[in-house]
Amino acid sequence: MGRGYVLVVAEKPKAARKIAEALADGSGARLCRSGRIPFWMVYWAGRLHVIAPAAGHLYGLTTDEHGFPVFSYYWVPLWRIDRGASHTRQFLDVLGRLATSAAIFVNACDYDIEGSVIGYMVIKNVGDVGRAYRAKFSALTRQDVRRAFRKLDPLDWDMIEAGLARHELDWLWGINVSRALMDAVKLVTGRRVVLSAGRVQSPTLIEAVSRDKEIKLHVPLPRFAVRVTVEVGGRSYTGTLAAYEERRAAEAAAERLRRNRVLRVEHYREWMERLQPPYPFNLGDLQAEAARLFGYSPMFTQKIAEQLYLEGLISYPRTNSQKIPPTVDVASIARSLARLNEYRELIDYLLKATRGLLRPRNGPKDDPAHPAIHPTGELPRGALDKAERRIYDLIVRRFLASMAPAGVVAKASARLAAPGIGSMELAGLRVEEPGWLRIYYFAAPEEKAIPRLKPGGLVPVKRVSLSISYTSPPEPYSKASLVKWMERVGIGTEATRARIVELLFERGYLEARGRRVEATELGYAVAGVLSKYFPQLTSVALTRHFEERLEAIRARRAGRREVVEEAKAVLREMLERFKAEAMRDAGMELAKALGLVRPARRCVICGREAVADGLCSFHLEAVKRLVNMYGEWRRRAGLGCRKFLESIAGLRAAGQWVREAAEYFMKKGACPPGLAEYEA
DNA sequence: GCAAGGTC
Repeated sequence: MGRGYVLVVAEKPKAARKIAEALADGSGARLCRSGRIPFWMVYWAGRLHVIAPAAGHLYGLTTDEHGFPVFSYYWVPLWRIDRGASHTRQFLDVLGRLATSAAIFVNACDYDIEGSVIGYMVIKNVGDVGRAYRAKFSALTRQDVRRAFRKLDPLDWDMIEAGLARHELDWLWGINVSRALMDAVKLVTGRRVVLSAGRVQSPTLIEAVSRDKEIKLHVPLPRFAVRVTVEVGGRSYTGTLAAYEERRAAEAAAERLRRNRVLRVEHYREWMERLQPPYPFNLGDLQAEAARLFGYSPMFTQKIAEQLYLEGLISYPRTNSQKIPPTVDVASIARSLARLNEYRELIDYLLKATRGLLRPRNGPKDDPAHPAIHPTGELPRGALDKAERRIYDLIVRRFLASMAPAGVVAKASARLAAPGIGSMELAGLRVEEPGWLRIYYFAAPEEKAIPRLKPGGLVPVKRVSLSISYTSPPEPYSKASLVKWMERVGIGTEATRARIVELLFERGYLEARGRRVEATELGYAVAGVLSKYFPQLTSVALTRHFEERLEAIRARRAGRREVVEEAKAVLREMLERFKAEAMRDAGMELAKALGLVRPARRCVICGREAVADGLCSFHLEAVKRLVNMYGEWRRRAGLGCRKFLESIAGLRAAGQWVREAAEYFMKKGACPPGLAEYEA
């Protein structure tokens, strides 16, 4: 090794500090500052190490070319091309100055594909990859970091190549298809409109659009339930005894029941059940829980969690892990939190109930770089605002609850039957021993008492009634459940999912009605154009393909150039064809949705462009579904066409377009073509 | 101006 110090590149300031502390021995690490950027000096193995942070990616891809297809791009400092990344300039400046006197470079960024790229780009541009090493640690603990530095590895070229390929592939697909959409609109209208598409945002848009469509086109089917009220021990209980597709069958059953007004106790059981404590939070679980309890959007929750992290109150929040490893000193965190009044009693309880043996209940999900979200034990210095307080409290309680004893609930269930008709269950629940629920009360189950019954006994029926229920449309997405969907299918990352959902709103593809996510005209149009001309972007299959190819690069079964050239070939073919044959059609579709082009004929119901029979494609589809479902409705409810339309028009469960279509025909006093006579 | 990814 030559003269000069070792420059250690960390992914972020927090990580740089932890690495410095881990390497420091006796004398400790010296904190220095250049402007607002901290770095550390420490002697390790008798040699000066300077540990300086990046701030995530400091370089990004750009191009000088306009239009599409565009296949030439190059790396530049991020601050030059991204207004939101102006802070990265100072980080890069400091690394650049420190690099001039360094003899050796170590990439000590997170040990994942992006961390490999972050450190590599810095060393390549301001240092020297010929004098560079990789430190590989799976957690930022003293033990792991020191082990990594005792035996540094050569630069991890396979990871770097895979990471660079990820950037290039996303850039090629995203920039080209986005430009194709925008240029199509420009061609037809002469207007510049910002549109976008990408490997993650587009499948998410398609999912939201198809859910919206299923809801708006839902034709509910009726079911007829026999409801009974029984009286036991002076209290009444009501339940559904049987449900029938046809009204006549339900009426007959109700009639029989009215004649023989008893139910027989078929079964009665009481038992205890353990409620296992929850796992500590990963970001997705935190976002879902904050949405459920406080109505917060995932982006908002993430922003608050990031603030708490920067204030040192919680661990790194952008994690997928539901595990707290043994290296986290949970006992001293708990002791420290006990200094806060609101947690003192709970922690006393926790220590007593576990005899001081604190072990979190870890979940299955993992993260290569970070543990589950947990409080650090540092206490808030000033007052937290309301949202910070709520999120902090949620995280603290979840963390403590994950180490608490299981809860115990007493359950009871009874089955009451009318022979030949059906049976109904009564379910009771009582919290016997709250356990972790004392701490994480947000999950407390609803208590319900039922009478103790003797099997074989008879229970008098007080009341019999017929109720109609209807099949429901699928649940609408909320921002939080859309983020959960992305997590489930494995697209985006902890850091980007909420942001990408917000982006779809910014683009005007989605809109919110309360918590409900709906697709806009533009969202439908973009989804339609992508499905037709760039079908790869409509499903998560592209991500799966990327993963396969990147894995091949890592395993040296393929090279980056080869993989990127494959993608370019596919894109070139598609983009050239789009340009030659489809620009005008696609541009018209988008322009109409944007309201930039007036449709030739308008839908008599909604004013959108009519495609046939004076109806737009949505209402045309709605009419088709009404016609298809009418036969089944008549069989079940015995209604004529007019009553059928009236029922549909008045049902909340019916989709908006279906209701509008039904109303339209009612006003017209006619049935949709293909249906029976209106008066039938 | 456009992606997805990192982080202040």
